[in-house]
Amino acid sequence: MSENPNNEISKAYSPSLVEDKWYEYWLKNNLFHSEVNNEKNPYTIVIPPPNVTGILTMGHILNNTIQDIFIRTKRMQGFNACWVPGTDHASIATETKVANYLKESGINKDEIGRDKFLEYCWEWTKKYGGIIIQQLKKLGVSCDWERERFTMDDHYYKQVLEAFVKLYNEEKIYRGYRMVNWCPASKSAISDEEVNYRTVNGKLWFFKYRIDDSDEYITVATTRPETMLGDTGIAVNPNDERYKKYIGKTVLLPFTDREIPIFADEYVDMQFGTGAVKVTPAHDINDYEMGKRHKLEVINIFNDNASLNHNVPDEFRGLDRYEARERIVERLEEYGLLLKVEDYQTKIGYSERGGVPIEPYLSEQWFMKMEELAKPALEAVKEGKIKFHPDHWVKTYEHWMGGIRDWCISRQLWWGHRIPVWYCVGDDHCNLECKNPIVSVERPDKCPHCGSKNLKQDEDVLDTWASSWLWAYEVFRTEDEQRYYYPTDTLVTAPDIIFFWVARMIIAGLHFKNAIPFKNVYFTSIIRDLQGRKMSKSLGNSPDPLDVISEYGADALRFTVIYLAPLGQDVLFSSEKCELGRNFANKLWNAGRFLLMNAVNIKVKKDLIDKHLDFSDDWIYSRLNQTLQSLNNAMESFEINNAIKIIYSFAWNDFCDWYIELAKNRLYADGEEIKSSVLTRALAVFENLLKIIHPFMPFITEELWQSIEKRQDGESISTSQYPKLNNSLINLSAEREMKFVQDIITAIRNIRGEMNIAPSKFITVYLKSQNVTLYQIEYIKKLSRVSEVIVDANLSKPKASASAVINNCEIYIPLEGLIDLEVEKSRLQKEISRLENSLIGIEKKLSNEKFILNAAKDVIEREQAKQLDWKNNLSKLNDILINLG
RNA sequence: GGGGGCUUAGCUCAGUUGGUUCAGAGCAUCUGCCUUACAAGCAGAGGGUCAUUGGUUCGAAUCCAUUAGCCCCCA
Repeated sequence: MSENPNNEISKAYSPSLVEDKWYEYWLKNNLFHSEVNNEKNPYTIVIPPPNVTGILTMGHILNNTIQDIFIRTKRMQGFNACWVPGTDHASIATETKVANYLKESGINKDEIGRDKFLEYCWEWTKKYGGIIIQQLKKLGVSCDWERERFTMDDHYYKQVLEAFVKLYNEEKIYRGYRMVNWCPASKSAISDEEVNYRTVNGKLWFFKYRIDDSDEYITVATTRPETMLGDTGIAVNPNDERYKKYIGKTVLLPFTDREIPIFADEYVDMQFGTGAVKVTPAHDINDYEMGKRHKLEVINIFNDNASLNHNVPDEFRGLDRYEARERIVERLEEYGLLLKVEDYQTKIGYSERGGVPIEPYLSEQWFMKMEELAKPALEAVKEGKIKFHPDHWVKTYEHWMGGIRDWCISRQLWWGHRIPVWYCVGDDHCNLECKNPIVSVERPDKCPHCGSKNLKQDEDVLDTWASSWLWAYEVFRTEDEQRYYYPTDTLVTAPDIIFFWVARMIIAGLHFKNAIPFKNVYFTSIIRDLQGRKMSKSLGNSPDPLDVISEYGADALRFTVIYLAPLGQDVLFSSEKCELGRNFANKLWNAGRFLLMNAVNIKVKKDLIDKHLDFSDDWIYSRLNQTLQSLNNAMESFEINNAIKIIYSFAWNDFCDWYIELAKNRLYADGEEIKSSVLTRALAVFENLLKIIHPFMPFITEELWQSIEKRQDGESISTSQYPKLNNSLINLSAEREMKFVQDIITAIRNIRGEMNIAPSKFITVYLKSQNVTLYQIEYIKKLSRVSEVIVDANLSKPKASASAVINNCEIYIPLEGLIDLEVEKSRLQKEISRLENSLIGIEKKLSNEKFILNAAKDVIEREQAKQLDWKNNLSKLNDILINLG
């Protein structure tokens, strides 16, 4: 235990002196490493891999603290606990960062080419990749660092490709020319899941086209005027009387020499705009479908960065889509074709990574057929083979799985798993079959059809999630390890990646390993700021966890986020809230300090641990075991927020406020043997307390545990045995007795407070009762600062005294000269009316025939006993009030 | 439009199957204390028609329905 220069234990806990020291100790002794051991049951967690170049956020803090709590608890309970850490390569995010960095140095990604660019990416990864791992260590997490994995490791990389090849051979993967979500910022396709829809205030533009061979116009409304350059039709509803006469006619599209048809399609909503819709098959999914139905021409007008391409007139070529919009509107106005502009709220899809509106874009991509794959994954959750906590996520999962669509897995990026497909670009000998892709993990020597060695690999890489979906088992590199550790036990993750990752891991696990990837999924809270906003870089509302750790300590931070994070609820966090955890750590520290300071003069003797017991000892044992019981229940049902509250209340209220205070009597007064016995026992309870806190607050508990007695080198609380519940120590009569003493003490303290009796003044107390024991009296004296307790069953009330009634025991405190009769009267009156109200309720209940008829017998008995009790107390209080004069 | 969640003390939230003083905790507030572990503490106190309305029941914060407000996901 850390000491100040005077060789005393410091009064306040300083985490900075303690945390790094013990983390090194744990690593040095390799306490978190796990090997296959068929004699022991494994308990396995794989970390949700953070982005390799990311930095630690509050979300990571919560998530990893929870995992650490589970893994440390199981480790202490004797499981072969294995927590595999690692990072993922974050294809788009990393590539963007590296490209931007190069750009600042004047280097263009496309000019240096793929190989050179990848070299930079690896350099970047090596430079920044360790940061988040080092930060996690500050949090105290007990990962098996020898098993640290990366999604671009050789083994892992190869397995990702193997999975692709297997699915291709099973015809679950195909290549197709489809409309995809295009991110113009990263110049890549993205999946449906990576598009976020936001409501934005936009405009609705109305403009008119002249119908050929007539002086009539048809007016269309659109939110995207710039796409008119790609229009190849105008659609109206077939039932729309306004437009029936125009169906089959054509209009001349302004700025072009294109004649486009007016046609009828059921899809058109007559209520929207004018009821006539411009149709851009290349740039809108619905238009695309209509275009197919009506065999419209498909004209792509965008480059990959959403600027206009060579398919538009010169004056618009090269303009960005939003510049083009302005220009088009201007020009239409010039021509007198713009009728009006209305404000209009619309939903626009934004690229999750690129942060810009996505563009529906036709391109050739790789897709995975999901419907068949999803079926067993849906069943596994429906049948409860995989449990979600909280379980209401099951519905969200079912909903998505039920309507699952094909997954666009190719990305026009370089950093990632390059698609293992080769194309023959052969020579004169090529035949038709050479057009088929050659799918193979290794580069083929030659084209199997024509024998050409001129092969070209697909340029694209796989979606990052199409690599991390194997994470639950490919982090284990041998069959033996996979057999032992897989399925893993618990996955802890944020709910916002339930589709991206959780669902896909379940699919992959069932498809490739024929077994679920994990038995339980714990969905964490989302950490928000005090205004309830999500923490984000742009808002700058996220505290740096490392700053919080250096200010309050990792234990305090861990404690606080868990204390604030009930299952399924968001957490409103600010770093000042860590005072909660810091105060608790300090409380624990001082409890230890008290015991250890006494251990200087009092011998700790284990053979005396169960000697000289009184009811307070029975009580604390009982409370400890009650605590273990509810703690175990809470942990088994994944209610860790509840768990920490159970521990907190036992530590602070039972152990510190009462047990230690009571123990002082015997520690300061009685003989050597009793002192030894009491201190030994208190330390033993304290050690149990440290152990149950340890998964939540690993550092301070290690520090204190190491101070209680000399441990062997390499020994650690983190590998000590978790306290076992002993039901036989749950002792209700000791708890009743303790409650009685506590109530009397509280009543006396209350009187002292209300009557303004100085704490320094010792008083005399009379108890009218026949069964108050000597032990009880001593404790009452000590904790309510009473010099003398007089117990007499036939006591008559002393003059001018304040009083209370606890469980039929009348308490009198003579206050000659001190008592303010009015204060005392109102005190009594308040208590009397409280009791009267309670009695009215209970009497109403008990006089109700139907209650007697319907309620359970034990309920009725309880109510009757209560009634009797309260009646007795009430009548005594009334007597006292009358006698007060 | 579909699904999910939330509404309890000034604030943030517990409250497991309806029935123990069930109306709670932490923070904040008020009062008194440097009581030889802890002022990051101790002791005491005040504070709520459990969002609305209705229903089920002997009995509802708890179950059902309704209304209002807030949040999230999906289309």
